Amino acid sequence: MEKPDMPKAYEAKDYEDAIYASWEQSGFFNPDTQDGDPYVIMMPPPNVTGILHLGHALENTLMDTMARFQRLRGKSVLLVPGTDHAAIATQAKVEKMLIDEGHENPREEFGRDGLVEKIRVFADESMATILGQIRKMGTSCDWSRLAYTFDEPRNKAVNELFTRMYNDGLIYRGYRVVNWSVKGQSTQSDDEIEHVEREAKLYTFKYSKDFPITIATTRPETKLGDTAVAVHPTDERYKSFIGQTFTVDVGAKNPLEIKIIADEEVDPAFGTGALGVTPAHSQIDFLMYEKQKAQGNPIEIIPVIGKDGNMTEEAGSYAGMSVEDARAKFVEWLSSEGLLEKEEEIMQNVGTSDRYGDVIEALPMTQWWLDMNKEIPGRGKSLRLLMREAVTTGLNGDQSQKVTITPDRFTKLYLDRVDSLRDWCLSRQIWWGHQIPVWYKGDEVFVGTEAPEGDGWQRDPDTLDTWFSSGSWTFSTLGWPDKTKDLEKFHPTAWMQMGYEILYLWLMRMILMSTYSQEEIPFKDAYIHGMLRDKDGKKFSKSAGNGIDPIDVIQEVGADALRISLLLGISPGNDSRFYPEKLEGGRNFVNKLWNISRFVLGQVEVVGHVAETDLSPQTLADRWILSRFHTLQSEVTDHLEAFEFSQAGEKLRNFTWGEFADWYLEIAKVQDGKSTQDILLYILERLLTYWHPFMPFVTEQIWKQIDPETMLMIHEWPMAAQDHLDKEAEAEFEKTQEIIAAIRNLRSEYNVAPKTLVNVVLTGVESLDSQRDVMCGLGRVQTLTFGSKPEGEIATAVVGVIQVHVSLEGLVDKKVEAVRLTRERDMTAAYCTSLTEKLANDTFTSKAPEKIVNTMKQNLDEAKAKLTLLEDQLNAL
RNA sequence: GGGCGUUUAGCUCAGUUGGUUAGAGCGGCUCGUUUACACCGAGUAGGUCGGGGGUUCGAAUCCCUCAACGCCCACCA
Repeated sequence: MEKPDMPKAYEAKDYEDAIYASWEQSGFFNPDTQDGDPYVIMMPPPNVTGILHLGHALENTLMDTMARFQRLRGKSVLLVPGTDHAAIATQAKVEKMLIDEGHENPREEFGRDGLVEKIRVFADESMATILGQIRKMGTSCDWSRLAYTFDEPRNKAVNELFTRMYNDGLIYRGYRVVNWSVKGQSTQSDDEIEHVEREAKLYTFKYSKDFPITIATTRPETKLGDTAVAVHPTDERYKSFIGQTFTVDVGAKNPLEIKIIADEEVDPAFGTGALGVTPAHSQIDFLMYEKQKAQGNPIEIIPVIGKDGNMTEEAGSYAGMSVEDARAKFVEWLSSEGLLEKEEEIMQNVGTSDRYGDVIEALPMTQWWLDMNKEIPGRGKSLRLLMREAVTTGLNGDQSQKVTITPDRFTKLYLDRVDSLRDWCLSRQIWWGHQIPVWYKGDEVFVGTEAPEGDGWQRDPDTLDTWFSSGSWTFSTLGWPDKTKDLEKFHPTAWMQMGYEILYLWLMRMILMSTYSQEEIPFKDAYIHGMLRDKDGKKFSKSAGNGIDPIDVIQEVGADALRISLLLGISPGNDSRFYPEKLEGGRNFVNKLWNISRFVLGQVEVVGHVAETDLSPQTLADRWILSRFHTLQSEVTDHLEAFEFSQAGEKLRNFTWGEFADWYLEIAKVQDGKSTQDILLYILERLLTYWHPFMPFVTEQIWKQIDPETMLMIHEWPMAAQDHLDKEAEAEFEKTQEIIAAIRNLRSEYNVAPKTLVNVVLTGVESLDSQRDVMCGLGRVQTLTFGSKPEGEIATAVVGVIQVHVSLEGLVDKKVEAVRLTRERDMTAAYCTSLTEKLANDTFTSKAPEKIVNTMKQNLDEAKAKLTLLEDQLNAL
C-alpha cells in the first residue's frame, strides 16, 4: 500500500500556524475576492481588559463555523474582527492595578493625559494579545477591516451619532438623581448596577416628638435631606395631614420643612404606611418631587451626600462625616431623644457598581440623557417604538427588516425590557472613552466635534457610556457616517451571536442605534448562546482559580479539538459545562478523521475529484453507505442553516466514525475494485468539506493530499442529489448487521477476534457456495491473512464457525422474523383492545363527533385484519 | 414581588412540529494488538424521561399542579 505523506498521529501544533498564514495570504478572508451574495458577521468586540477566555473561544468557534459554512456555500463572507475599549471596565482595571502597585490615587497622581496614556498602553498590549488569540482559534476574519471602538473612524461615528440625536432633540441635559459610584467617581447606567442582597437595619422613628407620623428607613442619614412624607391618598390614618407642613430640627444645616403629600405609589400596608421623602437621594422620591412640581406643589430638594460619599454642608452638624458615621450618630441622637421606635434586621437588595464594586449612591446631578419616548422628528416614532418594531412586525411593518432571535424565548425578555427602559444616562466622569462632543461658554451650549468660532469655549470633560460606541458597531465598522460601498453592500448584517448576559446591554443598543441612524435593523438573525461553566457548574473566573487559557489548550491539543469540544453537546441559550474529558474526545476525533484519511489515501490513487456521476455502486455495502451519506448531507446542511451546530456536528461524527470508519472502511478491506475506491474518495472529499467549518485546520491539511492546488476553505459545499436515497439498501444492510452481530456472539467459543471471525465466516460462506444474499451484500470475499494466529487454531475456528453458521443459516432469519412478528402482533392486539373498549364506552361514543367514531371503527377493522394476517404469518414460521 | 430556564443512563447532555424498541459522548464491565487509528476495535450492562393529574388510539414531547435547583428583573421605604 502506498503511504500518503501523513504521520500516524495528527500533531496539530505542527500545522496550524502555517495553515492560518496560508489562508491569510490567499486573500480569501476578504469578501472582495469572492463574487457571491454577501454574508456578514460582525465579531462582538472583546474588551481590551485582558486576554480571551473560553467564552470567547466559544464565540469565535460559533462565528467562524457559520462564516466558513457560508463561504463554502458560495457567499461573499465578511467577518469583521475588532476589539472594544470598554471604557469604564478598562479604566477600573488599570486603576486597580496602579493602586495595587502603590499609587494611592492614580487620577490625582497622573492627571487626565497621564492616566489615559497608561490605560492606552495597557489596552494596546491587551489588544495585541487578543488579536493573536483570534488567529490561533482559526477565525476567518477580514483583517484588512480590523476595527476598534476607540479608533478614529469609530470616534467619527460616535460624534456624528451624538450630534444627530442632539439635533433631533433625543439627547438632552437633565438634572436628576443618578447612580453614583463613589469609588469610580462616575455615574453608571441602570444596566451597570448589580443588585446584591445584604442584611440591613430598618429603623422606625419620628422626626420630632410632635410630628404626627412615624416613618421607617434603612438609610437614616439621608433623612437629613427629607422634605416630605408621602402617604396613600385614601389612608384614613393620615388623610387629615395631607397638605400640611411641619418644621423639624434634626441637626441639618437648616430646620427641615416636611410637607405631607399624597401618592398612589405608597403601600399603606407596608411598615407604617408612610414614606419619608428624600428627593435628592432616591430615584423614587425624586419622581415624587417631579410629580409635585408638575402639579404646582413643589417640595424642596436638599442633597446631603456629596460625590465623595461624605455628608455635605447641608447636613449641618454632620457635614464632612462618612455616611456610616453619620448614620450611627443620627441613630444615637434619635435614640437619646426617644424618637426611635423600632430597630429590626431585614434583608435588603442594594445596587453596587459592576466595575468598582462599591455601593451605589443616589445623587442628584446634571447629566446627558437619551430620551426613549420622544418622537423622532420626521419618523413619528420614539426610539422605544423602533426597538419594539425591529423584533415584532419589522421596521415599518417590513418583515425583511425584522430581527429574529434564537432561541425565541429571548424575544419576550427583550420586549419586556424595552417596555420598562428608562432614559439612558450617557455621560461618565471617567477619562477612558469618547469625550462628549459638547462645548460650553457661560450658558451657551454647542454640540459638535470641533469647538465653534470664538474664544472661551470649554469642552465637556465627560466621556460616553461604552455601549454608545459598541451600539453602533454593525455600521461604524463599515465606515458610517461616510457613504461607503461597504455600508451599502453589507448592512444590515446577516447574523450575530452573543451571550444572553449582554442581551440587554448590547443587542438592545445595537438595534436602537441602527434603527435610528440607518433606518435598518443591525442584523437579521441573533443567536444567543449560554455560558460556559466548569465541571461543577461554576462560572469560569480568574478569582475562582478555574480559568482556562484557550491558548494553552490549543498548544496541547490544537484549535480543532478545542472547537469541537466547545460546540458539540450544546444547545442555544443554555449553559454548558466544559471539562478535560470533552477535550480529549475532541482530540481523539480529530485524530480519527486524520487516520480515516490516511487509510483512504493509502488505498486510493488520487487522480482527480470523484463526481457523483462517476459512482457505480456494486455491492449492498456500496449502496448502503451512499444512501446513508446522502441522508447525512441534507441533514447537516439543514441543521447548520437552522443554527443547530451541535446537532450537525453530532450527526457528522456519528456517520464519520460509526458508519464510514467502523463499517465501510472495514468492508473496503475485503472488497477492492474501482467502485469501492471511488466511493471512498467521494465520501472522504465531501466529509472534509462538511467538517471544515468545525475543524478548519485538520481538514485543510488533509486536503493538501487530495488537491494541493486548491484550498478547501473555498471549495464548494456539496449537495446531494435527492434521488440517491436507497432505503431498501439501508434496511437490508441493517439486517446484515444484525446477523453479523449474532454470529459475533459466538466468538468467545472460538477465541477469535470478532472482525477475524466475520472475515472467516465470509470466507466460509463463499467456499460453501452459499447464495445467502445477506453475506454477499458484504462484497466479494478475498483471501485473508490472519496475522500471527497459529494455523491450527484458525482452522478450528473456521470450521466451527462455518458449522454454526450453516446450521444457523435458516434459523437466524426465522428467529429475527419471529421476534419482529410477535412484537407487531402484540402491539396490534393491544391497539385492537383499546379501540374496542373505547367504542364500547357509551359516554365516549355519545360525546365524540361521529366522524371520529367512524374513523376509529374503520381503524379497528383494519387492525383486526392485520392481526389475523400476522397470526397466520407467525404460525407459518 | 414578577419573569425565565433546568430536571432524561453513574457523569455531561441531545431529543426539530406528539408516532415503532428514548439516543450520544465520557465512565463501568468483558474481550481483542488485526498493516488507518490503542488518541484503536468488538461486545455488554445501565433509564418508572423530577412527582402527581389530565388531553390523545398513542406523551420525554401538549395542558394543569407540586417540588428541587439555577438565572434575570424589581430601590416595599
